[in-house]
Amino acid sequence: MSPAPEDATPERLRAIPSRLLAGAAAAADRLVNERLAAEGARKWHFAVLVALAESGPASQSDLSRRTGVYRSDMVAVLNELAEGGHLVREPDPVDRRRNVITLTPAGRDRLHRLDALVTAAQQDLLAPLFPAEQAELVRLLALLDTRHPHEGGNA
Amino acid sequence: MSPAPEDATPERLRAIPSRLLAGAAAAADRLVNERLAAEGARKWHFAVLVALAESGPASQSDLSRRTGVYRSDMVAVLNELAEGGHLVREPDPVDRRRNVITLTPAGRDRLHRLDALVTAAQQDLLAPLFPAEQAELVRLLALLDTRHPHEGGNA
DNA sequence: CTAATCTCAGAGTCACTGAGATGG
DNA sequence: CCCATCTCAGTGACTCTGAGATTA
Repeated sequence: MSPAPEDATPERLRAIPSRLLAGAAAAADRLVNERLAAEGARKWHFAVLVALAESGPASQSDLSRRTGVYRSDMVAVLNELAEGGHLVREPDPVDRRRNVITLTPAGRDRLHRLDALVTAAQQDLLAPLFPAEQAELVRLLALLDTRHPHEGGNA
Repeated sequence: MSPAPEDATPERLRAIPSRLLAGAAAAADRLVNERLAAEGARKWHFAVLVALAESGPASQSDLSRRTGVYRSDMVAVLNELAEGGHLVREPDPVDRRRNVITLTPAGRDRLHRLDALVTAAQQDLLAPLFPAEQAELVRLLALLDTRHPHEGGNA
């Protein structure tokens, strides 16, 4: 039985791009977070690990800019990763305001595991689309992200 | 000057669909909320007004299902709209557990104004894309939203 | 007695602000 | 003195849980 008319989202709402985006983004976020939770991780952990692996040791504000994690919130993320032995936080000898964040071997291992989870989540997310459609969606989203200001981060 | 390497988001992060979605959705949300704030409204106000205009008077849980606004949060949204005289909330004579929510003429006026703001925001949001690309993006997002469970609402 | 509706109170996440302390 | 960095405390929006009261 199809949903009763009282349950149907109005046409005018279903056609609104910002609503469609919000819905898809929420579904994507749920998927990614569920998978990462299996390893006790969150998307920020993954983002920080990727940034460290790709560009090497960095200060916390560098990491903040690279990942989109807000400077204030980076503290807690790094605390958790440091507790797990996935990275090391030491004062920068050349500028003692800074901390130098360095990936440990354990962190690199963890990144590999999380990467597999995140990649699988992306595939499941886009599974309803044909490969060509998936690529087109990514291309269009990248265009929007490029042309619209912003800052704040995500996964 | 292009951003120093410390500021660049890693390739591996920029290519992740769920991150692109989250970024685009955040930009869209910001746009819509900014525009609606000019009229002292939020996206939920708009969604409720649309649902009432399109499908007629409804109970609060009907509205919740139609708009995606959570049942618990619907209360506050309706309070605000009722205070502004945009709708009327009265007990349903045939089932006194329910309230019947009815759009007022003032509410219809407000809907027209908010609709103009929301429509303009969508156009600005999608302006970086060609019309054919805009349509394709909407189509792909609708596919994702259809095939992925969920519930929670947006604008 | 069970179930639905409305309401309120609160948890948890997220993006962000503001301020203090240390240091360049 | 001004500015950057790290840290912490706190705000506001949003999603969602849970429970109480009313009524079917």
